[in-house]
Amino acid sequence: MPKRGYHHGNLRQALVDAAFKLIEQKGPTGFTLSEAAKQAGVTPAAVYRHFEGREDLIAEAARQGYEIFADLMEHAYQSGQPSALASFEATGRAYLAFARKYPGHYVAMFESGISINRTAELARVAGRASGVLEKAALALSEHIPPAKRPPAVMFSAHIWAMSHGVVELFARGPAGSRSPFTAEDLLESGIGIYLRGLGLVPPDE
Amino acid sequence: MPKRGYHHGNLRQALVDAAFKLIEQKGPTGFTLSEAAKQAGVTPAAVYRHFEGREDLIAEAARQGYEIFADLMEHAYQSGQPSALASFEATGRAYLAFARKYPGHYVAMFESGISINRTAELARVAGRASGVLEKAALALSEHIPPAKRPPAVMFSAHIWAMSHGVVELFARGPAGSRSPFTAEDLLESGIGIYLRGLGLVPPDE
DNA sequence: TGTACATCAGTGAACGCGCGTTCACTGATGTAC
DNA sequence: TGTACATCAGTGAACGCGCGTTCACTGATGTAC
Repeated sequence: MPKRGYHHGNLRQALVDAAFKLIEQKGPTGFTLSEAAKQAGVTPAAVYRHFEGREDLIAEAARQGYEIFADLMEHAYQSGQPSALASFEATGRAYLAFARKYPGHYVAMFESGISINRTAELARVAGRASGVLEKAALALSEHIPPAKRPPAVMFSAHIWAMSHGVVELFARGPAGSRSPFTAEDLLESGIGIYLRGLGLVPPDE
Repeated sequence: MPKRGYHHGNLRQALVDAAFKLIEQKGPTGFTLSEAAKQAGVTPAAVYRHFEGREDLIAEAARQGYEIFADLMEHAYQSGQPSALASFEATGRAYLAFARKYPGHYVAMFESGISINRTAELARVAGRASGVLEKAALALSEHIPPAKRPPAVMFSAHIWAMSHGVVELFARGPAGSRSPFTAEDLLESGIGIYLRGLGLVPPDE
């Protein structure tokens, strides 16, 4: 169903969608411009009406990924309000949920090798995403006495790292292939222990 | 300096070394059989005297990586003995140190897309590496009352995930590009907070 | 409403390239006598 | 020590392939009158 006339109707987005599918199936290596064009039912040359080239297409895919990612994180944050703790935990869960639901987007963002600083727009939207996590961390850190309060940026980085590590190591391939726990359980328990270490959760429960 | 006669002397290893260098410089995507052969001063066809093909060469690179990795982790573990805590922390640091010192090996192991189960030998040596971390986690967990003791495999997975995440997100590119902290500081502090959450480190210090 | 024209998304052929892989070969090295 | 032979690591030419990219083009769509 072409939204608007011309020949294809919405080729630009069709190409980005094909890229997501290909990247998901074959990894960033497996993605080719020609194959994406073929999946969109179009000649490879047609791609150049909408993108400067292969890299540019991947960058747009990553940009769209960060946009959705930031929205999801923001929504998760809001869902936990007004509890700073609930908001923080929800953003952690949202990270993994995003990686599960949009694997092609995730890979385009984090494994395709394109730089966050490729364009100003890409840097902006990537910053928006990490900004949500930092906001959640900052709100949470206010429950720690200022004297012994670690920088919020630091522990948002910790949570980001653990989330990313769980995705990369345990959320791929057949369930249980690398660990007897699901990625969700691992992340949930990991964050729980970490927050207890920060003194933000009672030591016993 | 060819070790032993024939034509090249030690082409097999020279090819693996070229692979490490190329993978480090250009990522797993950038690695090509032809380029590796060229760097070793040899025709692409010569590669087939030593490997079944491109994949086989990468698998051997990953295998050597896991071997060194396991040795390093084991050594770190021993260096912390007889303190279970010191051993555990040392293995965490060794993880990051390995990623820093052998970036080509690291990428071949974790980002080249080759499966750990490609050969029995590869699975064995990869298992040896994660075994060290699990051993360290198990020893440490014995300081927790059995009733509230989480499975050692679980928190070795947590530490592995955080280490891997820190490497992928913060140990690459120019220092400070994604965070004001060094990867080392982030990992050290992250593990510290996590261990406090487990009750293995005093809450104040 | 109908006609003439402008726009421009997509075509199709062509390019040069480096890839992984194969094959019959060659010639240096190691070995038997 | 010298000669004949076997081994086999590396050669060089060739292959078919799909890649990203370019270019002059075409023909459907939108617009002006």
